[in-house]
Amino acid sequence: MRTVRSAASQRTEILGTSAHFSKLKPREKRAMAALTVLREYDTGECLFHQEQPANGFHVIVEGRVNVHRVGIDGREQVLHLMGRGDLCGEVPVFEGDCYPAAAKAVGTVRTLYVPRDGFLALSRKQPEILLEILAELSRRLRRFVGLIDDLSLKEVSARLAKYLLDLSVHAQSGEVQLDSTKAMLAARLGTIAETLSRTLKKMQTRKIIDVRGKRVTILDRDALVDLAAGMRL
Amino acid sequence: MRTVRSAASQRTEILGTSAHFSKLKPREKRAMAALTVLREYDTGECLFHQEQPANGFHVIVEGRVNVHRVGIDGREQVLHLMGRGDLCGEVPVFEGDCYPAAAKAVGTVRTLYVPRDGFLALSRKQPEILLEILAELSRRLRRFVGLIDDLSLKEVSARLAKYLLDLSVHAQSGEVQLDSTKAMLAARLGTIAETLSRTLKKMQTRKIIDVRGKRVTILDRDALVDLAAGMRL
DNA sequence: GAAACACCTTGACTTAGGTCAAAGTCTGCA
DNA sequence: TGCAGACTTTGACCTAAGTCAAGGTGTTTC
Repeated sequence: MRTVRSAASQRTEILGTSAHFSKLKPREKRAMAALTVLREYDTGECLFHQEQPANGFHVIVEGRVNVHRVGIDGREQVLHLMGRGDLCGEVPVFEGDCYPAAAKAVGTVRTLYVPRDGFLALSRKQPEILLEILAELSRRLRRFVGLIDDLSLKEVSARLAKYLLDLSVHAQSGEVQLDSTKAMLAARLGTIAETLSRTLKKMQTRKIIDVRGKRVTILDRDALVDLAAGMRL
Repeated sequence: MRTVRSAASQRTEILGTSAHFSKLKPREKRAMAALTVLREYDTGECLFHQEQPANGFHVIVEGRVNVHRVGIDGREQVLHLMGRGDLCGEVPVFEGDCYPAAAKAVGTVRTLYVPRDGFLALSRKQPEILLEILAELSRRLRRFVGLIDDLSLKEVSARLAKYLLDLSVHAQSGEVQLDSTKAMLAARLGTIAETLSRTLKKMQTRKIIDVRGKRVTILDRDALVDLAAGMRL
């Protein structure tokens, strides 16, 4: 981790690009930016470890961050893959003192680090920030609920189908681009690379999708919908 | 569901018993209580269904509430088992419009129902409430992270061991009382009654615990710790 | 006290998906 | 251009845990 020297005005501008803080009044935005430090992390470097004591949180400026849990056997469960503008590690600001999960840089990552105490003081004057963060945590709870019922109630093929359908909403054509390595996607779906590989293969054999490296073409959307709804592959 | 006629003063008093609202000043507590309605639900009755539009949330006054997701095959994953003073269904107050999960009464349940709009208006004048709720949502995120890594990274015996150890922290003796039916505990651990039954049996055979109905005596705490840490049963 | 019910256990069977090991395939860098 | 290293695929194998079906236990009710 490197601390990057930066002008307060630059940090204010960066804050404005985050969905959560762009609504702040210019004055408050400057006040908050004054608290922050610009940091840089190399690929694979940890922003924080799970159970590590925390003094603040990150706003991601650039690059992607893999937030995950590591099990006893070393396997990883990806919880989020976060990008520019996202908040990261804000849970211990409000409750407990440690990060519940670990976060590592995927590629070079720059963040604004926001120290807890300054932030809490500011937020009391500006409750709108709190509503904003409540919305973000609520969204995250919703996502976790989805992940929990996927993991406990569905098979890998259903999770993968759902994932592909989600991706294809953004890409309007039937062609989607996987945004991480397959091993990482597997960890996100709560499985391992081998199983993911076999599942993709099976879907390809059934002419549901076509896989070319990270490019996946959806050939039979209805079949994917059925799979996501629990039909057996 | 029945709406129970109640005096505003009674509702104010009830609010005071919730960990989250007891810190409100008397004036605010009264203002908030004025918004609420006292409701009553019978055993098994739903407070709300998953994906149902929401206009407010509940503060549990009496009885227990099972918050869960239902999978396609009808299997349930319990997310929380909530009791007196807990908040329930507050996510859609801040984000989205629907409840992410379903909630049903275990036994007769009474709640104070708090309508969203009134609550949001009040909270703007009283940001401390928001910090309180942020803490609660953070706690819940933490719990979910735990559940997610249990489900994705651990086997049933590890989850059960961890659960028993958690329970035994409160009960200082080595004897713990299961607080729900075994089927429900199974759903909480992300499994089914049969598997839970077999796992308990195996632990009993290995002289790790002794099971008498809902009474479980921990005979070998170290073995439980090992199991929770991933050792095979 | 016996019928009715809910809850729990057990057995036999099946299967999704994990492990291990080996062999491809890709990509960038010298 | 070709080697190194990181990804990915494939095969053989194994096991945790789910399904189905039956029977046991315990408790409330008349």
